Amino acid sequence: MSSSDLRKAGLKATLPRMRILQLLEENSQRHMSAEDVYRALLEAGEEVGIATIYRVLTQFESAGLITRHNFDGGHAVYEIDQGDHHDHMVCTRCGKVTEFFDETIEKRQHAIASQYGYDMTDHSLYIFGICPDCQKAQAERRR
Amino acid sequence: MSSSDLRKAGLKATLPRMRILQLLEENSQRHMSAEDVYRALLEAGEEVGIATIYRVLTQFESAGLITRHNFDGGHAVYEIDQGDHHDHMVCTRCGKVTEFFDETIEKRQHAIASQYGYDMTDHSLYIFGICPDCQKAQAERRR
DNA sequence: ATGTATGCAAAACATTTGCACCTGG
DNA sequence: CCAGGTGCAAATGTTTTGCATACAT
Repeated sequence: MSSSDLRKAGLKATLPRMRILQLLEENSQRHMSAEDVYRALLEAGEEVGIATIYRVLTQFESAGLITRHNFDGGHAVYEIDQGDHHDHMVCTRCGKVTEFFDETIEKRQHAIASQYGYDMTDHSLYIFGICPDCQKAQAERRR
Repeated sequence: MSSSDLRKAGLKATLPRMRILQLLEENSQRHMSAEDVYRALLEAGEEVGIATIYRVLTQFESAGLITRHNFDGGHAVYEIDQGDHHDHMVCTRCGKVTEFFDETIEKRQHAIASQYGYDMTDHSLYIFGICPDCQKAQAERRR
């Protein structure tokens, strides 16, 4: 149950917070912008202000419950943090996001940071490309 | 000379464009936001509108003359593309940017993309951390 | 000349903030 | 009850756009 997760993070278990956390947990899309969350809640008939969404998402991020990504400059997207670190591959056609993890890359990143004397706190790796589905669609259009 | 570079890219060699390109070529900082460019030109006594800066930077990016980065969500920064691909390490304290290149990581990225059937068009890797200088400063403050 | 580029100001977004009211513990 | 949370609307910061004027070729 999410209300205990919230209290564990030192946050009061309010209605908006529970709704937002629940949404991020259940959503199959997995990567949602503040606007996405807002619209999803509206459609579900929930009354939440957009300001609250931003505030809550920021708090969740600080609490380590979710992770923020800046795939493009336009807007941030958030995803539930389920303990497993992974990187992202983003389809530039349809926006689909695929997650992956590569031990070799992780190791090299740490090695490079320490080589330059950096105290590494975080890293982000995005591979941009065209996903198999969009390649197929493109091939058919060409026929 | 930059005017020929511009024409090669299919862009008229106008004064603002030459100034902006020159600035990006010469600037030691190497990673500038639109606002940075704007202020630098004002200080140099040049009359350029901020809208032109944005338009020109976007055109330069499309033309492949410069590369755009979204280190954080706030604002984009641009750097001259001198043919050598590299990734970035960003100090979260002072904002300093260190460039690096790692063959192993590059290879793994391609391997992963093709493993998932993606046609990779681009990728971005940022390592965030605290640079040696800021670590030192922090240690002194603690004394 | 003439199509393109620029400057200005207004618009468009994404996100943040001040403040009065409401709510969870 | 009361500290903290929320909603609203206004403010912010960045980037984009409409339009009349200026410029490169």
